[in-house]
Amino acid sequence: MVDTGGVAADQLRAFIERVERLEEEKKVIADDIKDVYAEAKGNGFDVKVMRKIVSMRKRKPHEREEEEAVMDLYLHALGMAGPSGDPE
Amino acid sequence: MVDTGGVAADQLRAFIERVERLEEEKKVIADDIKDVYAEAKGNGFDVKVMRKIVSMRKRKPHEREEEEAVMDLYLHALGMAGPSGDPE
Amino acid sequence: MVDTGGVAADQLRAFIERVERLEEEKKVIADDIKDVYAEAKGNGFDVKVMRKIVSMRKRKPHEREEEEAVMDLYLHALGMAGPSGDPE
Amino acid sequence: MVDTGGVAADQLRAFIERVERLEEEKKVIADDIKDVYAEAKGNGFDVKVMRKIVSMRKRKPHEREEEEAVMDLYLHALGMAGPSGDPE
DNA sequence: CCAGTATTTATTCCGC
DNA sequence: GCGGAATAAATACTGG
Repeated sequence: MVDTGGVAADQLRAFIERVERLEEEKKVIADDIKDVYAEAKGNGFDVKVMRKIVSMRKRKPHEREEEEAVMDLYLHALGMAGPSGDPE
Repeated sequence: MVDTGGVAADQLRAFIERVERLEEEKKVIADDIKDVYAEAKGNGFDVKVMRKIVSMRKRKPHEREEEEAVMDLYLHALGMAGPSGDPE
Repeated sequence: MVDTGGVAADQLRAFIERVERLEEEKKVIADDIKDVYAEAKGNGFDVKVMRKIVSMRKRKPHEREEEEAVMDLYLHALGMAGPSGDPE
Repeated sequence: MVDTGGVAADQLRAFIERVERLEEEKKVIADDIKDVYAEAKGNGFDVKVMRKIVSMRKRKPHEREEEEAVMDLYLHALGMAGPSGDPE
C-alpha cells in the first residue's frame, strides 16, 4: 500500500505540504480576526462581549436546524409509537 | 522539582493510579448508559431520537445560563457606551 | 394519544431519566479526574505529560508498536529522521 | 438611546460582521484540510499518523526535546521503559 | 465492515 | 501564570 521508496513517498509529501499550506492560510485568517478584535477594543468596545455575541449568533441557526432534525426524527419514529405496536 | 529517585516518584505514581481508578469508574458508568440505551432499543425505542432528547435537555439549562451571563456582560459594558466618550 | 402511546411515553421518560442520572454521575467522576490533575499540577508535575502517560498505559502495546512502525515508515518517506539516523 | 450610542451600535455591528465573514473563510479552509486528509485516506495513507507528523513539524525542535525529557523522567519514575532499557 | 455523525478528549488561546 | 472558553483531534456509535 505504501511504498516508502517509490511514488507513494512523493504522494505523501504532496499531501503533507498541501495540509501545511492550508494551515498557514488558516492562521493568517485567525490573525486577521484577532486584528479586528484589537481594533474594536481600540474603539472602546468590550472584546469579551463581542466574542459572546459572535458565538451566540453562530449557535442560533445551528439550534434551529437541530430542533428541526429532532422533529423529523420524531415524525419518523411515529412508526414505533410503543413496544406493543404502532397506533394505527 | 521532580526527583525521580525520591518521594516524588511515589507521588507521581499515586496521582496516576488515582486517575486510572477514576477512569475505570467512569467507564463502568459509560457502559451502564449503553446498557440503558440497549434496553430501550429492545423495547422498541429509537436510540438516536433518545440521544437527541438527552443532549437537547442537557443544553437547555446551559443556554439559559449563557444568556444571563451575556446580560451581565452587557450591563457591565454600559459604561463604555461609545468610542467618543460615555453618554453623560 | 392512544393508550399504548401513553405507556410508551412513561417508559421513554423512565429510560431518559436513567440515562440522565448516570450522566450526572459520570460528570462527577470527570470532575474528580480534573481535580486530581489540578492537585498534581499544584505539586509541580507536568499535567500534559501525565495525560500522555495515562493514555499510553491504556493502549494495547501492540497497537502502539504498529502505529510507531507506520510513523517510522512515513518519516523515512519524507526524508525525516528515523531510528537509523537523520538526514542532516 | 443617545446619538453616540447609535454610532457605536453601527460600529459594533460592522466589527461583528467583519469577524463573522473571516470566520466563514476560516471554516472553508478547515474543510479543505479535511478534504485533503480524506483524499490521502482514499489513497491508503494513515490519517492519524499524518496528523501527528504535521503537528511535529509545526513544533519547535527544542520544545519537543524538552517534553520528551520530562516524559522519560516520569517513565523512569514509574519504572516504565525508557531509552536505557525496559524492566522486563 | 465502512462511512458518516455525534460525543468526548486534548490542546490552544485569550482575558484576567 | 492561571483558569476557563474555543478549537481541533480522536474516539465511539449507528445505519447502510
